[in-house]
Amino acid sequence: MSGTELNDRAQLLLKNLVERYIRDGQPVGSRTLSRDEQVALSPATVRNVMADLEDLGLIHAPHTSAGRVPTSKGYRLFIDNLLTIKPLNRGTVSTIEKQIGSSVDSNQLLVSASRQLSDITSMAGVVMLPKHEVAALRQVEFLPLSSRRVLVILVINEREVQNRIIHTSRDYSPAELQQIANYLTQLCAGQDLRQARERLLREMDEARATMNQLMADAIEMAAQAFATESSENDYLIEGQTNLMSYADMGDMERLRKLFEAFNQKRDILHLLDQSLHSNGVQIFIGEESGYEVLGDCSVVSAPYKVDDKVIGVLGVIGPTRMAYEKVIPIVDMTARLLGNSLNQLK
Amino acid sequence: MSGTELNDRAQLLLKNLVERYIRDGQPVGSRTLSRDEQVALSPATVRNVMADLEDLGLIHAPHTSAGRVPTSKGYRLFIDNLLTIKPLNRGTVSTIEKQIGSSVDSNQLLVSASRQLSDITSMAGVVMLPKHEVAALRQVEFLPLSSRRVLVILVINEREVQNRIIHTSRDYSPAELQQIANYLTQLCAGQDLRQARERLLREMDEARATMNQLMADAIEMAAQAFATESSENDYLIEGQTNLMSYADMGDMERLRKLFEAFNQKRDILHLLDQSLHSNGVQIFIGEESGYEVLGDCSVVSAPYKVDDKVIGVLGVIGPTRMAYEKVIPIVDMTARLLGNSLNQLK
DNA sequence: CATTAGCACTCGGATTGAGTGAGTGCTAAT
DNA sequence: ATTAGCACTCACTCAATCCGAGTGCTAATG
Repeated sequence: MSGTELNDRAQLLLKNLVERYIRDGQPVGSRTLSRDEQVALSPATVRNVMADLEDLGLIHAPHTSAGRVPTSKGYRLFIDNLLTIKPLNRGTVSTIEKQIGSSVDSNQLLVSASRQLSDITSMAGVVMLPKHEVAALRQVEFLPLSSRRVLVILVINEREVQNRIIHTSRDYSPAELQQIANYLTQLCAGQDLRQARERLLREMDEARATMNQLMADAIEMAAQAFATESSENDYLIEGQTNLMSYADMGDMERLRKLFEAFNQKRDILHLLDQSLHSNGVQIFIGEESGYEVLGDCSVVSAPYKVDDKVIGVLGVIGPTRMAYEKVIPIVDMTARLLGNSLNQLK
Repeated sequence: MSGTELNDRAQLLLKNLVERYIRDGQPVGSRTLSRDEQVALSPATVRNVMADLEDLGLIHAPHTSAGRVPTSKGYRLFIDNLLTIKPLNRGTVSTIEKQIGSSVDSNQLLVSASRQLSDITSMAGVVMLPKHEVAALRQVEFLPLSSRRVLVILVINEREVQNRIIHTSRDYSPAELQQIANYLTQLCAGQDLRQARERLLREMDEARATMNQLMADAIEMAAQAFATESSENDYLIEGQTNLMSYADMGDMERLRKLFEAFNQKRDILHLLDQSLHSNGVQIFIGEESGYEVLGDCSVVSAPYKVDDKVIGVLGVIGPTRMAYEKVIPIVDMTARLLGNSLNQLK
């Protein structure tokens, strides 16, 4: 057992052990394993193998006379090599399809996707908001509010609307604002928000002398309005409360930290970002994720695509001890269905 | 002790008992109370009085030989008659002022208000979204999306912007849409959304024969677009996780139900609605609220006003055993400050 | 007559110790 | 290589016990 390869017997035992542990939540001992039909071995032999597995860091005994429990490394090996994925139940697919299909706008779509994930798996479902790599500006509207405050409406990508309020250095009449908006719309339509902003700033520097005051004002305002606030960098989460039912989530304090991480969003977002360039379902087990708060959680994630281009990630978060063989296909399928639906909406 | 009035001594003892219990979280016994300087009585006497208080249902012993704990009724009497409210700490006021004052749009304002409430009290802070009793339509814009889907932008009340997507029976050209939007803007500007909708529908019935097709289409669309989705019926909540630190919140299951109620929003909203017509701080203690999930929670709420008109409610939710004398002025002050700030933004 | 001292009693919580059972590692036999 | 046997470990459960805080009642007291 030189560390690199596990013989068949060891693999079989590990597989059985992990499956049992996931099912019952109890450390599993040699007797239990040896009673299994597929394992035609005496407890003693099983013990020997288990000792080896423990040396390899795949399983571990919570205390001297308890059974063994998989470590993260054990889960990893199990998932990568031993897991037999359950084909998706017919009904489940159509449930997801129906729910997701009935959404009319893209936001509703994302909400129902995360809700589906959470409902079906009884864990927490997350859906990252889609990244529009092309943020093509379509139209700019200005509306005067009270003194020196102007509402800016940006229509982006045929679909998305952003509202911002900017402060101006003097009051403008509705007519002036209209004029400025038209000027900007015409100037920037079809361009990326970031690029448009940079180009405008350059232009202002170069042509400062020649342009009229209103144009200068317009560009000034645009610079403010286009400040790319990243509403993109965000996600939806549903069913957090499901996690409160799992005993293995440890004490209240851990759970609290976890929930705070959900609110903070930063860490979770970084984690999801890592799946952005993966090709299919990806799994982070416990501390593997690199985030303390996710200590005894696993994250099963998958990128979703529109036009064969990955634009976001979705997944579920739950206890390490979860039914991977069911969760993986669910996440996979949901990602596909979400992609399809987004495509149709486009 | 005929039930209606408590003599001074009994009141003093109740006051002390509640204060002590709130401070220490332990049932308080006769010895402890008699040791208090203000109470110059022997434990035995205290016991007699406590027996009376228990008969009145104001306090209650968790078990034979524990001290006494206030009941909801006891808390109620304490709060209504015995509580000496702490004047607000100077620093606290300016903290709230600073935080709230630095918000530029109304939504940010509400967020920072609820965050302040939660931060300062270490409980959960809620802020109901303001009810705009006058939802005066200001401008309507239509933008064509892909086939038969149209983005509607409604600007309401100088400040608020709503985006909706409607489905049309055929494709319209941008020019047509522009025309329709202009027509509607001109027709409905300044009117309440609901009224406008009704009037339009009536008009359509009456003048169906005489109007041209485009007008008819316009009204048809407006009917769809104005469908008053009540984004009003909602609230923000911050610092839910704070509640997880309180031991008295009972077991995980209760807490889970509570969190689900926060997500559901319905019950909490009903409760807050009740404060909408109260004049100042209102307090719901435990089961008083009528909602099972709030079993061992209290809600301290206050309406906030713009132009002397109540438009919303804010408050905190925490364990029944909270420092009311501090929380009450905080909620009160935050409501005032939020009102002021909203006024300035207007 | 209100207050208090004294006393017997109750009950929850912490501590202890024995018993149980699932599990282990090691060794010797197969 | 596998297995049977054995001594050992250790968490968990349960009952017994003790302790202390608190109570209600009664009789004494100013």
